[in-house]
Amino acid sequence: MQRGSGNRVTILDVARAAGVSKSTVANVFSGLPGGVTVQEETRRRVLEAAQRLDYRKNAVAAAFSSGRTHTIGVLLPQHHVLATSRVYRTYGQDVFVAVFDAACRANLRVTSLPNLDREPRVADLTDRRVDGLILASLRDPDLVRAIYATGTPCVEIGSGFGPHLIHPDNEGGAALAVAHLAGLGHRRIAHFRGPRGGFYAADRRAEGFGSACRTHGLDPGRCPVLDTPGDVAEALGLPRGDRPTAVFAFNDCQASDVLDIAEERGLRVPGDLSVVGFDNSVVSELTRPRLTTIDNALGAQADAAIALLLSLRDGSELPEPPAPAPVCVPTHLVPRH
Amino acid sequence: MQRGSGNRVTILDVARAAGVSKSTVANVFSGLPGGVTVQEETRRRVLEAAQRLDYRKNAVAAAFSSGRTHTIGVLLPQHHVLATSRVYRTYGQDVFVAVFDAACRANLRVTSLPNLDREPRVADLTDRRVDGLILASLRDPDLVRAIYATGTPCVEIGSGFGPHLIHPDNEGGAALAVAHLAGLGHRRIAHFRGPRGGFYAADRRAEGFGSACRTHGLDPGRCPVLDTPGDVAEALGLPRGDRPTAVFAFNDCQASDVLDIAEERGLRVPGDLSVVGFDNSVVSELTRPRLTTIDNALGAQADAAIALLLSLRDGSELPEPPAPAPVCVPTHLVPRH
DNA sequence: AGAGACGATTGGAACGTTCCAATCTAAAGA
DNA sequence: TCTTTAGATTGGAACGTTCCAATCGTCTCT
Repeated sequence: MQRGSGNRVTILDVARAAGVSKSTVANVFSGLPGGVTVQEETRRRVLEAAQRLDYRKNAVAAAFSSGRTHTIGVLLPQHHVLATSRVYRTYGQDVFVAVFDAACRANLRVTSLPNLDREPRVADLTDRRVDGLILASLRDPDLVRAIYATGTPCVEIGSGFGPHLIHPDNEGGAALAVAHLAGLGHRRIAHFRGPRGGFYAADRRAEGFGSACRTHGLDPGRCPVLDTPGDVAEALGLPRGDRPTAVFAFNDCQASDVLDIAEERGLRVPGDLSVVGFDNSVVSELTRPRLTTIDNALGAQADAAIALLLSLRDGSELPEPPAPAPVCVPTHLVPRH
Repeated sequence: MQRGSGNRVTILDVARAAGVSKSTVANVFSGLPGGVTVQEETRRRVLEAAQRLDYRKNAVAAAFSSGRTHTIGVLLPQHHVLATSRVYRTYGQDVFVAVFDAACRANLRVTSLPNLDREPRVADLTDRRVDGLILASLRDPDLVRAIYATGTPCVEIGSGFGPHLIHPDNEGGAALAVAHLAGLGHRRIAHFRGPRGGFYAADRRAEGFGSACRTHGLDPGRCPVLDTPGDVAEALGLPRGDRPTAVFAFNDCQASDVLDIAEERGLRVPGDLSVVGFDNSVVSELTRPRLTTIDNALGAQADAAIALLLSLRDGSELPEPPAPAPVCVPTHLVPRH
């Protein structure tokens, strides 16, 4: 009884059984580097022997030797993982699921990394020798810079600060929302914007909101941008004539908050107030009434992120630097506008 | 320019810099197997050199050599990952998050595994040489048996078929729900049960429901067990006198379905109908009205699962065979019963 | 002072791949 | 027939740890 791996079948056992060298077996099982080929007959013999012995490649040994783990790390920000409200966690979970799916399709594993509750953990990321990192809307620019500095390929998804950012078409989505609401006849549309302080997605959506209002000839004075739930409560408390009749929220969670506030104020949705969210998250399927929302094409974002990551890993940085956004798909849900 | 890992600082570089052998450095950085100790002065020198050179242990190499990856795999069942309704996915995500947190606390990494859409993938699990597996409510007994057969330590969480199962106190939870409803004066309580076919949690909760009804002296004929949404719709369509006035659902998702059906039937909740869910998932926080639900203590389950897994890995199977359940915490949410 | 014990340190052999350079074979061209 | 060439196969050196057995001091006890 020896070391960790138990007494498993190795490449050498297969080689002996098939009457070839271990290198040949390796050639059969690994993607043939360069122009190396294996004769059909030999390959068959090796495969047969491997099957008979129930050989399974030791992925850890392979990773050690090649330096490729075929594993990527996903880093969710504190405020998504540990948000006081579990509702706010859903975005992080959606990102994780989307990345997970995309990674599976690209034949990669995903490993979760320790929550970055303290600085020194940054180094832990690279210890695992992952092939790359996906950062989901981290908010701390210094942290992001530190991670880029480790040299591990990394891609930000949603929002970010570095050169490799995948994001949905925020302006376009905001424009769709405004167009939808304007199409319903609304002239007083408020935007409950996301956090300030250089938060990419929040800024882009607010920008998109502003220019869409202009496009639709709405009076800017009647289309306020609201920063906090308090602002929203105040706006919805105004007399009928001054009150916004529609709110475009930064995301579905904030939209859900708007619904709560509307309920408190005795406003009926969609009767007295229309609400549009962003993300098309599970939250939008659970609120009553269900939310009209802008799909953030998270699946497409994840695919793009994985593709970019792989190209970074393989040294062939994609031509397009801050890869442009996947399209933004509008969805129409239950509210009977 | 050589192989994968780039030209990083190794244990050998540190040894040279500190003027000791690599074994000493290894002793400093690895948990000192057996009684091996390192002198304080030597340790200091090594640590200092490591810091100066910015040495980081290569986790892959360590895993390769020791056979310990310090990583566990989490396997979510198809029906949770790919459920048509995203609402039904939330349970799987909650399990994942809970396990993730528990693993972090135990200083373990979590890796996601390929979805088991086809049989051969079972072998993939062991290729990664994970220290153990956590299976979340898999439904296919043959699959579970096959996984146990690989020899990799594994623990089922929620529901399962094998010897290592962590589960909430299903009977107790059902009893709490019935007690709560009976306490509100309900005499006709229906149970919208989970899937049949040996599904552990569903059977236990239905059992607990039955015996709790008996305990509270309820007429079994008036406390039907409903299998499908169709059954629920039918029961809620009965005339006032025959209709159940309360439903205890298998989980929050099914409870949410009950809310939908009640709305269709024009029943007001909680006015005409009381609904209690199970899990205390995010779903129960998003429905209107918010759901009274039974907390499944997922965090405690995950902790127990990790603990059991580690003890299995280290060969010291816990005394208690099918580890008993963590307590079941009832929560009272928004509906104003 | 010598024996024994024990703690600290060390060298070297694993671990199972990947990757490279070298060799071997057979077919094609002269 | 003798080269040349390209493809197929091979041996061996990495990769950076862990783990074990052996060695080296130092201290204690007789």
